[in-house]
Amino acid sequence: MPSYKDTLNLPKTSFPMRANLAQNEPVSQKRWEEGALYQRLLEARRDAPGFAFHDGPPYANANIHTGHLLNKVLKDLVVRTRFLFGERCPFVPGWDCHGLPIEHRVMTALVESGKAARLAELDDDTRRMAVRRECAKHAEKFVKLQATQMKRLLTLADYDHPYITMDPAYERRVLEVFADLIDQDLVYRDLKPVHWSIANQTALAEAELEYEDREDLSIYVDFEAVDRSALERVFGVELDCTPSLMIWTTTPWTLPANLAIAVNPRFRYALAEIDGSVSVLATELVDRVAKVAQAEKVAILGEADGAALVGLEYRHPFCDRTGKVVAAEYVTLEDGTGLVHTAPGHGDEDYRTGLKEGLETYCPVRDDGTYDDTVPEWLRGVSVWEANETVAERLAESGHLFHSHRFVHSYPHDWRSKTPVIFRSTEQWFVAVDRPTRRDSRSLREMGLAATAKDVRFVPEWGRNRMRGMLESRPDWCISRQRAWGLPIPAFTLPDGSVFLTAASVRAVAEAFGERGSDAWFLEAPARLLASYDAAKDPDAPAGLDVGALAKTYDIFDVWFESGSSWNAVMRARGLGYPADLYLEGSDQHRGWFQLSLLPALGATGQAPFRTLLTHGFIVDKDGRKMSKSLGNALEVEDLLKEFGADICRWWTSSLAYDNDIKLDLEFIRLAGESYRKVRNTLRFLLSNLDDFAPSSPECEDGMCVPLDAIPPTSIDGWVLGEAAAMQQEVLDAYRRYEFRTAHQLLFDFCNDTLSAVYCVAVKDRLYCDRKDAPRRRRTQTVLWDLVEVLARLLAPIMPHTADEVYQALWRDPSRCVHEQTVMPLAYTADAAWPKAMAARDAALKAMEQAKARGIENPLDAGVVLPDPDGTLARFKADLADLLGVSRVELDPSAKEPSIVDLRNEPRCERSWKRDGTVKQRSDGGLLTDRDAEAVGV
RNA sequence: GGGCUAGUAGCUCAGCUGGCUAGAGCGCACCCCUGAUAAGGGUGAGGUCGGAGGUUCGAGUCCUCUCUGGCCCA
Repeated sequence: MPSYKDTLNLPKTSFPMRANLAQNEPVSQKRWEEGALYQRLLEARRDAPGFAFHDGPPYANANIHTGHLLNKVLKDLVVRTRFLFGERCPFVPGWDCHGLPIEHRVMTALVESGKAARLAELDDDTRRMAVRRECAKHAEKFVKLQATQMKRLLTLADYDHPYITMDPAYERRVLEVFADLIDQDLVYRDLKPVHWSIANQTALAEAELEYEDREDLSIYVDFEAVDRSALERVFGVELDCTPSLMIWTTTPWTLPANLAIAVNPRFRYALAEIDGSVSVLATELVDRVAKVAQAEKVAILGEADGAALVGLEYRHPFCDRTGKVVAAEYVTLEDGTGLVHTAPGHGDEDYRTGLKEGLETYCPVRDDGTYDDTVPEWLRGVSVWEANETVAERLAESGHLFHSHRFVHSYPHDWRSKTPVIFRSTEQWFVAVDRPTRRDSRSLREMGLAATAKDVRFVPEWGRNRMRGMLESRPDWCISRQRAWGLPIPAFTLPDGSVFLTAASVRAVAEAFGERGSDAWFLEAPARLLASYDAAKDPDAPAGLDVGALAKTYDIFDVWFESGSSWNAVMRARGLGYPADLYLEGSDQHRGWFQLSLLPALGATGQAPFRTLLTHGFIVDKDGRKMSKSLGNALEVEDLLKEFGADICRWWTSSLAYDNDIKLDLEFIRLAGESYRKVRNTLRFLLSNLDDFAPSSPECEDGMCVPLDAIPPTSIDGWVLGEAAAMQQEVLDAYRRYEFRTAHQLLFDFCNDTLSAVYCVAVKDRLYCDRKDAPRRRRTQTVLWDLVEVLARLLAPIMPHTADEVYQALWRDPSRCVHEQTVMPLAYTADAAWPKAMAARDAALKAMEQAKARGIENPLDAGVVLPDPDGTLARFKADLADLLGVSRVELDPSAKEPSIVDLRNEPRCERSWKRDGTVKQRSDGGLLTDRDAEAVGV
């Protein structure tokens, strides 16, 4: 029996089944970098419509984690889809370099190596510069590291010219924004409590605190009410003495700064007689307080709501003033008396209450932890630690101390000196949220709420509500920090101690920083920093200003002010478009970068810096718990890349409903890998049947393509073209709406279902068995070619390496690059009755399954009779057998159900294995169908 | 404690303004192919839609409460 295998056109391709991504992706990466792909794409689109997409800067102090992977890949999907559309989408990656986390790490290293002690002996400028140099080195190292890691994710961006917040050019632009805000009258200076280290005479951030046990004095103090009759009214009783309001505190030293007493308006309060003294305290706490003080006799004289107490006046026990009762929701019944001693200069909540109630932020404690001269004489110059005892004694003597005892609690300590810290008010810089701007009298809050109401588009839409809620309630923005690693707030002091800072002086320093970097602040004298400043031209300059007599101050900007100015320092400075079309970050940035970019931009330009805000959720583990190193459920990006490669990680990313939390587990990436392989193998099948095919093109005139209008709409080729055209349109629409998941689904379904399960199976016979140059085979090959062209381009944004690998294999030309292509034009409409034909196919397959019971297990052993009552299916007759995978198909207008014909007794073609009714012995002795006989020429 | 957000088959997700026996893919089971072969094809089994109440002729879809997560605040 002759073997016909060698006469078949079996698939052949250089495109391997196994991707080997970990090894091959870096090769692609290198090829693109060496070919300056990013620059070439921009160049090719020089006159194309632009898309202004702005990168939010990650913090440069660690390896990238899976959150970065998600964020950067999503951004890259945006960039690459815009390029696919033919648009110009420059993308400048950025890094946030200043700030406490880096400084803290550097300081820790300096302390551990013993260098910190030596630094302490240097003068301020020199010491700060030494720290800054270390910090800069640290930041630089991680910028480089992260850039390498991000490139490995196959992201396309201007990595040769990133933006770095510590660059002089960047710093200059931040100061310009600051000057613009000053112009709008939005910047002011005021007191605000901060954690203060007495030992080091410096402000500390939360991260610099260590909590340790400490013994303190807990005291219950009676504040005498001013107006007895007012209390009588509130409690509905008559009294023969003036009662007190009882507060509790563990920091007696803050009592000199007491300006109010806070109550919770929702609680019940009692007028209680405890061992003879009459005081107000929360009803629920009367017994507990009495017990603590070991009181013997307790009687409730009356009760009232907290709300009724608001406004009552009391006399300070040792300062010559009165205070009022105010309402505060944060007052709890956890401990104390339900009446909270409030000193706006010495606590964060107290401070907020003070702002709300219009109280002074009064802080009588100096840098060194001693009282100033505004307190009673017996406390002046006394240290606060000593004052704890002194105050308690004094209160006892005057009869205001209800009870006191020593106790141990967890208390914040300075991480370096290990000494306890205090809360103390210092002068800070603020951006006002409610002050009218000079431009049009609208405040930042008003402008922000207006902009987020309709100008800005939110993806997902609920981000709007979330961000507006935050805008409604946010306090003024404290932009100053007392650290070394940052952009200095360029304020000076005059000889009389007053502060000098005007829009013009800031612009002058901006110029200096732009030239010499912000290190200049620590290296140069005020006169040099202000070299380009002309007081005569500055309407805000103080009279008789002597630049030579100025002294520098040493606050730096909150890092959010720097990253929040990137719309100016990057988008405007580089002419990339303002406002940006899109900002894309995690949903935590509604309060972070989004909001803190919005406020300065509104202040400086009157306009929101973005048109669309897209947010994604956070990566959690497979059980929905947050990922953290301490929980041990975090996955390393490096490991994922090594095991699966970037394209599979990107394929996974594109499959996500990124609105909310994203569950990540090795298993999920593995699953994504399996569907990736499905897509890959489908493409491989297409490619492997194009080995003998040359497309028609301007360069290749003897190409083998069949014109699209020569492809019958009722043919299987026509069907798949129609499906491909529709799929492409839907994918592009999804890309445009940032619905990558939908695109992923469409692409997968097309490869898996339309191609792999239906089309590829159906056209196998003709591809393998038709004569090589048979018109029908060339027609199908034409379609295969177009399918690869369409798919490679649509997949390119998601799997840049694989798509390019496909493209090179298609053209057999390593200089071809799919990323330089734009959307493949494809318009084709298949016959409208195709759904009917496909329904007939489904019914036939089910019938085939049942026929297995009769022993007809191989579809080629079967023929099918399909019901065709209205003659619709007759149009598709030519391809029906291939479509069902059977040897032949008959149509019967009177049939109701498809029926299976057993052909096992008919001769089987030795070449195509079909039993189509034309099989007979040929001149070479073989059993062949007419088609196969023609193909082998016998 | 507050604001926003999610909880649908083992897994990832669709289910628009409430309306036929709740869908898809993966995975799984069984079968076919051995000329896409560490591939390919077919058929099928899986869900009290987090829980409890309620509105309605009718609720996964609306309301209330509740549980479990996530982000941001306090």
